[in-house]
Amino acid sequence: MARQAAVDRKPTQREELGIESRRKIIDAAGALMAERGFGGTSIAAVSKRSGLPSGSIYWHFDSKADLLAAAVEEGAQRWFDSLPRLDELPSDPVERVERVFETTAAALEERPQFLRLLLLIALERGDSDEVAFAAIQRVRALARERLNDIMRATLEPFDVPGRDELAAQFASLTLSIADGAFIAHHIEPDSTDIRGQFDMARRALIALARELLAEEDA
Amino acid sequence: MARQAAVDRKPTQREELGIESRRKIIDAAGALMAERGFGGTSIAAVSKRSGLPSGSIYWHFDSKADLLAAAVEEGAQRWFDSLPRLDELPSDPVERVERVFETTAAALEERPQFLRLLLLIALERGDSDEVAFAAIQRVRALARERLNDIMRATLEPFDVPGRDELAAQFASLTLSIADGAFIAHHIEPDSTDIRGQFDMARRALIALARELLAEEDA
Amino acid sequence: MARQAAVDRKPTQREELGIESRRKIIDAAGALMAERGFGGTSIAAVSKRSGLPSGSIYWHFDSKADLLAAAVEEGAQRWFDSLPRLDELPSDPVERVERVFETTAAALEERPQFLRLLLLIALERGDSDEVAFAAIQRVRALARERLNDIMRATLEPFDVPGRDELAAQFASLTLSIADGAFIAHHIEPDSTDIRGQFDMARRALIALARELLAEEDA
Amino acid sequence: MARQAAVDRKPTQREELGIESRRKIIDAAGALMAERGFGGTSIAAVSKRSGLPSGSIYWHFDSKADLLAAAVEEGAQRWFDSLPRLDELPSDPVERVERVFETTAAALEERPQFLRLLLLIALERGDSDEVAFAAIQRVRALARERLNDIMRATLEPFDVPGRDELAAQFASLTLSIADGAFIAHHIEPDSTDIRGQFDMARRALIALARELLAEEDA
DNA sequence: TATGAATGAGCATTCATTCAT
DNA sequence: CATGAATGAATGCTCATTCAT
Repeated sequence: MARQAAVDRKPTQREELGIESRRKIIDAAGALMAERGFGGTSIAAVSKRSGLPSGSIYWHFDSKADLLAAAVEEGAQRWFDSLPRLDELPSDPVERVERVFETTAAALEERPQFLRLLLLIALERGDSDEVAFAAIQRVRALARERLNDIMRATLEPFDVPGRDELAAQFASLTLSIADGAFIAHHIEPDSTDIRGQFDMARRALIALARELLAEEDA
Repeated sequence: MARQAAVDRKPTQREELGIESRRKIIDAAGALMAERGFGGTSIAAVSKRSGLPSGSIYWHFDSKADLLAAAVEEGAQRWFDSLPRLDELPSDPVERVERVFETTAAALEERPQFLRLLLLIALERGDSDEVAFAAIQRVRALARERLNDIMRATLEPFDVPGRDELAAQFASLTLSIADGAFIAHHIEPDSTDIRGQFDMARRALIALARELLAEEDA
Repeated sequence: MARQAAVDRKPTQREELGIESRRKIIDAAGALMAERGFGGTSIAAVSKRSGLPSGSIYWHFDSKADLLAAAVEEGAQRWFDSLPRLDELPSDPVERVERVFETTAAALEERPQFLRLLLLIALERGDSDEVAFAAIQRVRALARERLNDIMRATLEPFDVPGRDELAAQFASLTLSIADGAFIAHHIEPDSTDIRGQFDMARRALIALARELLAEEDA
Repeated sequence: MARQAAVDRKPTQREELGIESRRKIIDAAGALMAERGFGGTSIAAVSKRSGLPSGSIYWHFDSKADLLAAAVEEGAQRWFDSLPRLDELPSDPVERVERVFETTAAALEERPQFLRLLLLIALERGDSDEVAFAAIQRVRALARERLNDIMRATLEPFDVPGRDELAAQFASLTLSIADGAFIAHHIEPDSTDIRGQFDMARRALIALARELLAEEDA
């Protein structure tokens, strides 16, 4: 078993090699599982793709499920790192929403692998992937929180009743649209316009907010 | 070879027994593949769940992929049969939309198995499931067409420019929301309100349509 | 899994082939495990020795431990069948003891495989062989019972106190000598005289019985 | 290569650490092999039990078989050290036999591990354990010799013909009873009385000696 | 139609062993 | 001396598939 030292010392040359191997394995596993699912991905395939013998995979990870969990976690980290941080966003609420939708759609289009892995594992529901499923829930909770913040900021100028609740609903709906659009893109790649769907959703939600505000005024 | 074309004569007792076996196998396979994916479902498991020996499975189907395709097709048939036919829908456009959203959400909640199978297979993209993937595309094309009709009917009173195009976009978005809400329900069953999301989407889209109409008038 | 039909019908030609395969596998496994122990015997080795592919082994048996249990049970059956039945023994007690010692020693010398398997498994004490261990205990209980009967019959003419208790102790000791002599024969085959040990044990026990009787008389 | 010959100088701190590691490894290996046999004991298990990485095991020993041999040899040494030396035994022959039986039975009961290892390896007869088997034969030869001495001393007062030959047979039988009783204790721990068996064997042998003497007199 | 049996490739995992540091 | 990492063969077992009856 690969005991990762919690100690703070420089890794030896050998240990660095180990870290590199670990990375190669995770990358290969993540890619393959995103393509074929957990059950459809064999350790032999990961070994082939990563270039390391299967024995080495089991030196770094205790089991196939463990490897899946690591791949999900690692992917989540990279995904979050690729999103703009809140303080990098424009302060104007409308611009802010636009920027978030824009960057999220871009991330979906450019690095679809991780999202596919997420959805696949979430739907597969085998027996041995509880750790991975927990990681998925964590990822989504984080994403939802971020969307929530943005929606709240956006609805600020609209003085509608139950504004925070409304923001949460907007966030949930947006998350669903992201997942749905991604899947549509997968099944009908030619006729699916991810950005178009996001755009329309944004316009519709704002229209709804305006309408609610007008009702309130009346 | 299995399935001989459905000749038009009464099936003998023997043949009826065969039909029953076929049904049992498809049911078992559909349920298992929806749980564990194609790769994660073994013929042995289907044999156990259906109660028929694996040899019998190979009498009815040429291969595992063939069985998957049949399960998808069969599920699609049942799914469509469970939806209300167009002529059963109310003629008032608003009521009609409401009814469609209502019945679709109900179908998602009550018989989630088939949709899970659909999404799972669509995301898995192995090598051997082209037939199944084609079936999935057919199913979605039909669903989209139906949604299209409804959206067109709904937008009829709104005399916005590019109305048909708009209806198509509304249909696509709704399909995405259906998929996305279903997935959300899978990952966070407790905090996901499928009907709530549908409801909000409906209201937002109508608000958008109204706004577009108002812009036009101005 | 090989469902053995409890039904009383003639086995088909195919089923007979299956029974033959099962026998081949058990024979190979019994021989190998007696040579190398349970842990040291691989399914691949059993496959090679039996001439059947490993998949077939798992059609007939659920696991390696299951196979071991079957081999022990089968060996026990054959072993017992090879021993003379009580009613075949001479009625004269001394002759009877002699005959039993004689036939048991002969069985040990001629078919040592099963006893080796028994002792090996008994000493190995892994985790997965509870069924086999239970079988071993059953075998020994039977053997002890048989020896007990004989010892009781033998001590009948000696009117010593606690005769039955004494017979049981004689039986236990004889069982131990059988095991011990067998092991000695294994480690030092050239200098070990199994029959000689049995002979001496018999004489010593009879001498002891006589002495006890004499003490009683005094 | 490992073990350099024990040069006569104080071991450095480093070397002492090495000796300690060696001891830990041997202890772990001995215990595990006594439980699961040679084939059933993995280097990984020895590593875990001893707390030293598998690489270190291979620094101290050339191979797994080498480690087994060392464990057997080491166990034999300790076993012999635990037995009373001849000059510590009482001079009265009867007392002497009693003491020997007593101490041997005690050793069997208190430190059964080594004997189990011995018997297990003796029965297993793999390919790679010739060194260990030779060690076992040496151990038994020593044990037999010791028993021989004692039996000869014990039979001294009995002036029977072929006394030395008889002593050797008594020794062999006693050894067998030791092994057999130990095994019985293993299989039926609750109903086996090791000391009782030894006691009865002792009485029976003495009775036989007396009888032979009486015959001679007659 | 149905099924018991077989088959060999493939599965996840562990093995004994090596080696650079 | 010690150890983290690697390696590829072997492990027990399951797989999709075939086939005689």
